[in-house]
Amino acid sequence: MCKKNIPTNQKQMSFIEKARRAQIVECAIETIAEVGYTQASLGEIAKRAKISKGVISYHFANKEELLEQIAIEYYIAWQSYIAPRIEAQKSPKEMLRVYIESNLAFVAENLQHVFAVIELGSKKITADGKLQFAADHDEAILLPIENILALGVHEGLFREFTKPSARVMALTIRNAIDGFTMELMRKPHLDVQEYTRELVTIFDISTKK
Amino acid sequence: MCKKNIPTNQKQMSFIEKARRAQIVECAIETIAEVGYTQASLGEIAKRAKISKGVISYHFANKEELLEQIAIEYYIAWQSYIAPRIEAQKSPKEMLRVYIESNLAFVAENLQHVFAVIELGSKKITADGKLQFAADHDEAILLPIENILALGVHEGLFREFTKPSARVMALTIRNAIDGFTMELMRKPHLDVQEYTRELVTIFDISTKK
Amino acid sequence: MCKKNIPTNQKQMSFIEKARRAQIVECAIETIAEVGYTQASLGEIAKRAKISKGVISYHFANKEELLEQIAIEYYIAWQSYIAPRIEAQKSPKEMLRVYIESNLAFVAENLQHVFAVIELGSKKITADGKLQFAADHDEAILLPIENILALGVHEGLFREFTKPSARVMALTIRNAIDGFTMELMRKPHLDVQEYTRELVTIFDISTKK
Amino acid sequence: MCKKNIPTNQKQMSFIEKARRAQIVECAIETIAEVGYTQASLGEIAKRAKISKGVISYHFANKEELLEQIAIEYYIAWQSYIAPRIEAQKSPKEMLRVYIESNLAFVAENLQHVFAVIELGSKKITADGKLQFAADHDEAILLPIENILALGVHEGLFREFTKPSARVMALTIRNAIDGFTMELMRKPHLDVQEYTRELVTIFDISTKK
DNA sequence: AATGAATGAGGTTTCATTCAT
DNA sequence: TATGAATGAAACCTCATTCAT
Repeated sequence: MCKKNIPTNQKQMSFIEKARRAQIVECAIETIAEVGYTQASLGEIAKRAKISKGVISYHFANKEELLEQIAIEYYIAWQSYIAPRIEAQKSPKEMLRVYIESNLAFVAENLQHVFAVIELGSKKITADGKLQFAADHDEAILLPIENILALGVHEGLFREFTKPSARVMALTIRNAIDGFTMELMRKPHLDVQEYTRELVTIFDISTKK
Repeated sequence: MCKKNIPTNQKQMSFIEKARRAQIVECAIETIAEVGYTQASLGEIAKRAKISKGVISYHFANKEELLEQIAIEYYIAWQSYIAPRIEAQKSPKEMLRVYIESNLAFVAENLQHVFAVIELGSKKITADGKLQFAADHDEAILLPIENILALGVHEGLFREFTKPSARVMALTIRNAIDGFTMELMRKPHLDVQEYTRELVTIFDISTKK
Repeated sequence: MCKKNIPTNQKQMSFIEKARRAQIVECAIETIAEVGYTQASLGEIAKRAKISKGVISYHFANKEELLEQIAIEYYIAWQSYIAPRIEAQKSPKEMLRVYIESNLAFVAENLQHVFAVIELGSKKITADGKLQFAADHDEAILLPIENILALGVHEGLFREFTKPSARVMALTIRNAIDGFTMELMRKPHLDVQEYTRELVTIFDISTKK
Repeated sequence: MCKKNIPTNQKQMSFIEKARRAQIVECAIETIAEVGYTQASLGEIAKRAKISKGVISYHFANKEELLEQIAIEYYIAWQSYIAPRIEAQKSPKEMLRVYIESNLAFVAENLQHVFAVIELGSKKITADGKLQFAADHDEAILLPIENILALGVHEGLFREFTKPSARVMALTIRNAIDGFTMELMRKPHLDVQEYTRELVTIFDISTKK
């Protein structure tokens, strides 16, 4: 039905090929999470995957493609996780709560992956226009929040938000989630439930009429 | 109490030595801000400083020391900027407002420096835990907010905050500020005044009794 | 006399085997001609042949054997083309004319192949003298010219040529032909007829009594 | 007087810098001459120069720049050698003789260098327009011969040459010289004097009225 | 007979660091 | 103090070759 949504460089990939790529991406994520972006060389990734360096080059055109794949898979997984949960809600207030809850749950369940994407994210600025992905991505990630806010305002359930102030709110929520990721990396024993409850409270209060 | 926070190689440093180091740190900041952490090699920094690469190695034991110096100077500048402004306030509500306002003002005035520190922060994972500094740093930066919150609760002006929920609030505020930094890097024409006003509003509401 | 010039791995080769090898050699020639010797990797050749890299390794012991095959096929094709045309001539003067004419015609008709062989020729230096072939080859190619010159002198139709000076003449003619190949590669619209006429004139005059 | 003729990337180069570059270029030439273009890796060149690989990268932006330098130095040396010798001649006939003689002498005295340039030459075709140098170079090298021919025709000392036929003659002479280089590489004991005499004779006869 | 997958050596290049001057 | 020169490790990538299927 909604095929061909994906960029196109999908060509035809054998099952085994896809599995191998997935495995390598997996290892790349682990490696970035464990040793940091800077130290995550192809050699290091290969070592952890117990394969030769050449295998990575065999399956990915270059390092950039591998890293992009991390971001792409993240985005797909994220969207499949978040979207249905939000759509299941009726009121904007519930949507916002679920947005926060499901994002934090997603982070907790995919900590390394999310962390890796954040690590990559800041690199986008550097590149010479090549990694526009980052920016588009950010917009795509903010949009759902802005939509919820707009809906809430429209239904008279949220306090008034001008367009720019809705964006500030959206960014603040997004930053809270990404910041939570970093905190969870630093302190794996963090009480996620509690953290979630608190964030929900904060943004519930701060959007209330 | 707070001795030995600073590396120790403070020993005796001539005026000229200090000036040289400051100049190099300055250039390192600019370089990171402009080309990103990954591309900020000593060679690149030296080129921008119009000095030879060797000079950097002469004044800093190694690259790490230079990067740490960026964080140290940042922290000192930040504290000198923020602390007096907060101390000038009477009520926790005002303190919180001023904390947010002065932080955003500080970011806007020292955008490159703040950005550089954030860049460093996220790359700081090393196998041998060498860059513990960054983490300590984070604690030191959260403390003032937690103190304000505690005070506000104690005076009955803020809603109830348990210790962990105060921390979540503190992190959320901190993340909002750091996130603002990134947004300002991406969009230099951002209306800082407005953004500040919005953040103050958000956190004013969400701490209110 | 001229046995064992060919490597020996001729053994028994099935028809299909020979066809496959021919196809690969063909593609190797095209590849060298189009992307140059340096870029003509087995991968590139395989891609153009629309076969897998492994097939090449299956049919040829190694890359060197494939490249040698290019030279061998060239030599055979060249000889079959040139020899009968010369033998059909009566006088040395005519022979020389036909030698030049047919060589240039051969080049024009097999430009890529001739070019590939020249490319190989110049790269042929190896520490272990493995590609002696090329040198032998050159001798074999010079011989017909030297024979024509000797005949012409013997019949009193050409000016006197000592053995060494006949060799210089032969080399000069040969170099003119190979140089023509390069020029034709650079400028495909070259007027071959005219070029041929000029070369014939030059060497007709310069051998005349 | 005639400064600034050189491309511009000359900037300011210290004496020692120039010496080092010259030494490296020297070694690169030797290496190409001895092991062939294909095997002449930076590692191999460095090994022969008894320096670390990094030194080459320190003095040359990349391999291409090193190789170009070989061609540039060749061209300068060649021109300084040939031009005055030709200009000292009065008649076109003498000029042509001297052109051939001095070119062969130059080749014999700089055999490795000339050979290296020829090796490089054929590679130019490959690159994607980058190494236009080769083509320009060739034109620059043919021009003097064409000028001599034109002069000889104009003075009525040479037989008639149309523009295209003069070019064929020029190419033939040039090819004879380059071919001589290859032959001399293969057979270092070649009698250069004799070879020179023969070539002079050939082209003297073939240009005569 | 053919292929896709994997390997590992080797190539170019970058870079933090050292050192003689 | 400062510099340019040099180093060598390590990064990314290419490629001829091998092998199980």
